[in-house]
Amino acid sequence: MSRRSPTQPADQAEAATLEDALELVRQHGGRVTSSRRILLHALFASQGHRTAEELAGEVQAEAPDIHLSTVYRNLDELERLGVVVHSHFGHGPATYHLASSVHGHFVCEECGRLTEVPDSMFDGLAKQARARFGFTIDPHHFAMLGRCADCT
Amino acid sequence: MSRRSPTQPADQAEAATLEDALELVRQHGGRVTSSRRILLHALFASQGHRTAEELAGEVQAEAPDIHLSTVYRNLDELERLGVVVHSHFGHGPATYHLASSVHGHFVCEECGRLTEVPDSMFDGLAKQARARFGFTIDPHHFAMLGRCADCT
DNA sequence: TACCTTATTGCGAGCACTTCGCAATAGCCG
DNA sequence: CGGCTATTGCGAAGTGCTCGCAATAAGGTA
Repeated sequence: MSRRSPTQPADQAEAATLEDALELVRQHGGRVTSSRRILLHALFASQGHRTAEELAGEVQAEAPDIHLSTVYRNLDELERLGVVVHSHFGHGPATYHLASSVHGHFVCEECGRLTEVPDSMFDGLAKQARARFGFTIDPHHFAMLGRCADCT
Repeated sequence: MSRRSPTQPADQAEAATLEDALELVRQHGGRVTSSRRILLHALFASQGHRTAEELAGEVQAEAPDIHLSTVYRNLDELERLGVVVHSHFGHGPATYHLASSVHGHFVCEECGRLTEVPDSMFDGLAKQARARFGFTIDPHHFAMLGRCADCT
């Protein structure tokens, strides 16, 4: 169904550092290439949410030849390994960030403002979903839309 | 922000029938064209979730010349009028359905199974979101991903 | 009924985001 | 150092949706 993560997000080593992440890559038969190192550097450098294109920009500041498609492929790979995660805040490009800092997202439909919310906010829903449907929610992939305080 | 609904979803006349919907169109200076009539007919014929392409197929069974882009334009218009709503269940095309039957969606990341859930399931979350962030959630646009009972 | 204004349509081109195929390159193992 | 194969750059292709434009047709008016 989901086009990403054809395999399970691997054993959650929860890569806490760039070197941890590269170690994970190695453990899975992957190679440590400079594009991967630079991409991870960019990801670890800031906890922000960035699109593939933005990340490519940062990577290219370091090594101009690294192609956007390489960035996409590396992000896919890192997602399979459980190092990064992508989410959707609306129409438009997906945004990527480190899996170690997952959280929910509220996005205002009017002004676009993004609010990061603790996972605990979804505890009640998770409980009900499990009780009534046996469904285990993962509240990270899609943002919860609505209206922020200012726009209400 | 959202590329759809440049104007607000209009006065909620909550079109309950095809004729109500056409009346709404008329009231807003729109014209009742056969493509609109046929599209609405398809939408009212089944409460299912369908992509623009699927709807175009149904419409074209009736009137083969109606172009996909016309279907998109009509869906946009009907969405602006508050007659239909679209939501995203994962990567891939959006799905459309009548606004009168809005509800939340749980989608299994593994098998793709869709579970329709009552809005009340989100009441707790809505309350917390409002209390802690002043944020008013709208739990319809994006599905809540996770694992269904069978895949857990 | 004929006419006029303007919303709507068919059509193809275009766009945004992402994926793919392929030959060339480069990690990592022995 | 050599060889195996993962990875890369590159351009093309794919998907889902939007747009511009000239032609058409709704629905009001006379």
